[in-house]
Amino acid sequence: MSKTANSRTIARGAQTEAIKDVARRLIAEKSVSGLSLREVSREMGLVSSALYRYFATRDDLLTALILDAYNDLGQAVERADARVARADAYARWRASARAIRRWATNNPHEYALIYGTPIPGYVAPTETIEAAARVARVLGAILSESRKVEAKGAPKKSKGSDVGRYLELDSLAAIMPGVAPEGYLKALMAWTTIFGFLTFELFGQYVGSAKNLNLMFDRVVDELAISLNLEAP
Amino acid sequence: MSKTANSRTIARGAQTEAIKDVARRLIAEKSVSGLSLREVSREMGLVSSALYRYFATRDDLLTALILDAYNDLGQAVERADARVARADAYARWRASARAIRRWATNNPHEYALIYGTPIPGYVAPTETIEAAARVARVLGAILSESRKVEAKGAPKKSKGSDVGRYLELDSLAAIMPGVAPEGYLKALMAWTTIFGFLTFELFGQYVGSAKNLNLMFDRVVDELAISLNLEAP
DNA sequence: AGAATTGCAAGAGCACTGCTCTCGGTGTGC
DNA sequence: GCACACCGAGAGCAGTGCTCTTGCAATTCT
Repeated sequence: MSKTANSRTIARGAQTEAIKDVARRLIAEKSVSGLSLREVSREMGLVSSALYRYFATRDDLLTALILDAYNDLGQAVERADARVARADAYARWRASARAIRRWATNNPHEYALIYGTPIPGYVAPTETIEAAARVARVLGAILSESRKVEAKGAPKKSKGSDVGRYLELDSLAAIMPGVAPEGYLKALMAWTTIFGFLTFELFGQYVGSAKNLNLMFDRVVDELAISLNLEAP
Repeated sequence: MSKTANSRTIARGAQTEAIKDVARRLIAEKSVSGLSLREVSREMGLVSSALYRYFATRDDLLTALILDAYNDLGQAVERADARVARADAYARWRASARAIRRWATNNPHEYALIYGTPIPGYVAPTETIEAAARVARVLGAILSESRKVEAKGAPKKSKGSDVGRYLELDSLAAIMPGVAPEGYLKALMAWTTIFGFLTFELFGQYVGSAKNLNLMFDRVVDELAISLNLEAP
């Protein structure tokens, strides 16, 4: 078919990656709003119009960077989780949460790119929401494989849970299979708290109330672990 | 003194307000990054350079808008809290939380202005962190006036709490006097979860997992109330 | 192998931005 | 009444995203 690897298509791929690399560097140095196609082109010894051969618009370039950022974060969390004994749900949770924070503090501008204010006229293509789910999938797996153990507990006297009225049970069941729907809300809350923490930390809302964010984050992670019933084996 | 109200200074004040109003409208219609001084000036029948008599730079205008937004939100929450019986801590908490969300969903772009990605070279002047504390003060008061009731409970067997190592005890004590430092973390977590929720809602991170955010928010608020030990009188 | 097609970078140009500076007119305080 | 401070107009600078056309080089078809 057409997917032959002639020198032109590989050159194109390399050039595309080079553009993204330069853009990433500029974003890291300045910020996302300080990124300009002209500066990227200058940096590469190109004329600005040449970049449009690779990215039709500035937003397209940003979309590509967003996708990469999601995958980069997802991969970092996956690896952190993989380094811990599967059976130790608490250790996996803590390692994953710390990996998220480590990535965020090491790449604050890329974090802002994916979890900060959305780009004006930008609507996330389905690929990005797929990539965004990658880190959620790790956390979901931890819960799944933890909950199976105590699944034989009392079936809960629950006074008619109504989670189905406000949550997408199917999507959530796919991410954390085996977890009872009654647990979905706490899972989502924990997820929200982790990223809310990082957003507050990176965007400066904690100044004045916290002084050691490393320690505070660990304490938050522990509190969440308790509310999620995650304990060492 | 110099603060005489001659026609010029009042005209200046009015013009300043008019500029902010137009800017607010444009931000609401488009977004914060879509705000341009030239468009504001066009809208007002002025030449762009004239605006610089009132705001030395675009960021200065944004700072003024940020300040207004914080105060607007703070006032909305204060009023919501004031409408509920002081003794009913749970009702106060729920009313305040709902007021925050109502304001956020009604003014998404202004929410993004204060809780979204910070402006590039922007460092918040002390006035803004003062204004930012306004809503926190409401939540703190609710906790304070609730906790006093059960303060006579067992002094907690606490295995040497270390909150002082990572939290600014003095600032927090000023916001929620009477609350034991051991409760600070949960208070900060609840605050984080509320705004994390709104950030996720407004920035689109919940698409695919939630379908009724009104209901979900209320459930989250209830869960937080439990973790904060807030109960109806 | 030669011809046709396709991809690429260059350059000029458009409409826009934030911001600066200078220039007259006007209300203010002495 | 006068000097002063303020304000709006206008021109201009450097920068932006993006478009379009023009040659050149590499690939593909015949």
